[in-house]
Amino acid sequence: MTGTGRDLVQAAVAAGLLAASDALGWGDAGRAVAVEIERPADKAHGDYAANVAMRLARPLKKPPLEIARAIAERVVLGNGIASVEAVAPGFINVRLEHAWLARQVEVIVGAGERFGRTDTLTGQKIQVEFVSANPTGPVTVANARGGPIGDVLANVLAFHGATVEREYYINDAGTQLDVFGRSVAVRYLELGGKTGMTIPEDGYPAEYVVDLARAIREEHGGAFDDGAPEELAERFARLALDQVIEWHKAAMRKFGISFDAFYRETSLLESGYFNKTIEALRAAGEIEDRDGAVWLRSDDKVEDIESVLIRKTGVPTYFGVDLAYHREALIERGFDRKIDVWGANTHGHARRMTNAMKALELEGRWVVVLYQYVKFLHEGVLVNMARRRGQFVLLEDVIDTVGKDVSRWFFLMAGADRTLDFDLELAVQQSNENPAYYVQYAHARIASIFRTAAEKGQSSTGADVTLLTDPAELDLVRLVLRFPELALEIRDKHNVHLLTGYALELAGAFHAFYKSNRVVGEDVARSKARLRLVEAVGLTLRQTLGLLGVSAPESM
RNA sequence: GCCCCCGUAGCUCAGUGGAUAGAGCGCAGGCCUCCGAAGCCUGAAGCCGCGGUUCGAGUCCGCGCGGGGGUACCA
Repeated sequence: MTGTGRDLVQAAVAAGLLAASDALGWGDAGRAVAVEIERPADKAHGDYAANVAMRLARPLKKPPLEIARAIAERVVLGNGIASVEAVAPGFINVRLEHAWLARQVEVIVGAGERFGRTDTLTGQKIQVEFVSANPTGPVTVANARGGPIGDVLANVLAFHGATVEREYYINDAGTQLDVFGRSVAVRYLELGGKTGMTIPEDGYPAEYVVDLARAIREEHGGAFDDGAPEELAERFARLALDQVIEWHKAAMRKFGISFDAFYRETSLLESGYFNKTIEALRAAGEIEDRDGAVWLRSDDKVEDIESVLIRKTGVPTYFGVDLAYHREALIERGFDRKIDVWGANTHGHARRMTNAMKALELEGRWVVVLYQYVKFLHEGVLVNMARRRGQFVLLEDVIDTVGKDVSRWFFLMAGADRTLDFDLELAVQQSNENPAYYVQYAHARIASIFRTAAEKGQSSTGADVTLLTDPAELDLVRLVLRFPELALEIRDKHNVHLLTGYALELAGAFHAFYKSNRVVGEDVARSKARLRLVEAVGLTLRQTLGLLGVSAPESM
């Protein structure tokens, strides 16, 4: 496992700091400060920069530049480090050796599909729960955003060695489902010729409910024609639900997402695990009985918010069951961590869950990624999604229109905590100008270069990468080397959208390089070296697109 | 009222407390006898406002203004 350039610089500067601290008697201050290494925005400031000197200025009561100089002159050069300089106001700028950079090209290509991977999460079993749309209707673009986010996050965690399970939680209990079942029953009876039926208040008048009813009629005929909607509700909810789950699976498949498990809320009630969880909480003194209901106490918690676990009717709340679900995953099912990808409308739920996790002493093993809503624009007009009334845009329709790759890309190009505008016409009309195609084109172009090379009898075999000395070549290497650092950041911060930005940057850098630097040319030695470099770029694009779940075509 | 998220270029979005804020689309102009023009190059254009913390603020804090989402013994 080779370290990143950042690791190299971090170690070198940290050693320099230690040496300076010992020599000049800085004492604890010199040891307490963290050595942060960043990539300067301006190339003139080197490959990496450290700001420790400025952070030490106050405790040491010395000018930051003086401190920077004391550290910089004690950093050992060589072994990848070309130069270290202290500059105003107190930055320590570090440059990497060109030869070291060039050599990384061999290291990267040698690593192949292992490039950027680490084993830092090896042995960890992590569940990523996402989408989990209510099974009362098809997947729309409004509830689709969690799909790519969760899927890519799962990819990244697996990239670092974790055993990841993608889970889809099915809310197959509760009053929503009852209303849904009654709506289906009404449609079923209508199809049987019964008149004067009405869809219940807060029910589901949408057209797809008729489709569900028709499917039930096709399978069971008029077997239920004598029932009243209230009597049929539960049975019809089950029958319709199975169909809806299939819709969801199909939509996700189209989206390039496959779940390892579909977990039903009702299984927690049937297994008795919900009751066991309540008992455990009660034993821990976290339960309060009030007004005939069972509450989770909120004192000593992270958030000042109370929650009902069991209604006074004796029926568990969604939250109560969800709590049991989380406990089971972390305690019984052997997951070291559980990550939930939820829509912004669940933030109240998330706050309650934070309390619950604390009560169960599971905090730290659970984290939620909240994503804001998608505003969907159709012909420039905002489409309000109201699924139960039949007013929505199907995820599948969008995928059919713009393709899986573009759809995923669009959902992944903005940070999760930001509302996202999805303009369908824009995505369709500009499909050739689309950023996803821009990146894929770079990959196809690289494949094409190798085809051309092969026709001319050239290859990268036996390349001497030390010939890579041009600034343009080395800049490309620097950018490629950022990939492992990015993969680590996403592992920790779950900001998966950075991958699209990085892919664009790398593709853009490659396109520019390609324009002004001939890869396959007369100078065979140089061609070999550049082919090797281009190989590394192609590999990195493939790794990035792979994590994004976007295809990397050989031609297009 | 209270809680959460967001206000960055005409539009859609990046931007780990750092040193001259980026990209795509759109707009104005240029580039194919040469590895793919789904490309490249040049240009115009931007941090909602006021305070504060900091050596340093688009980034952190407070207040305001604007947009979105919550605030059920719904899911």
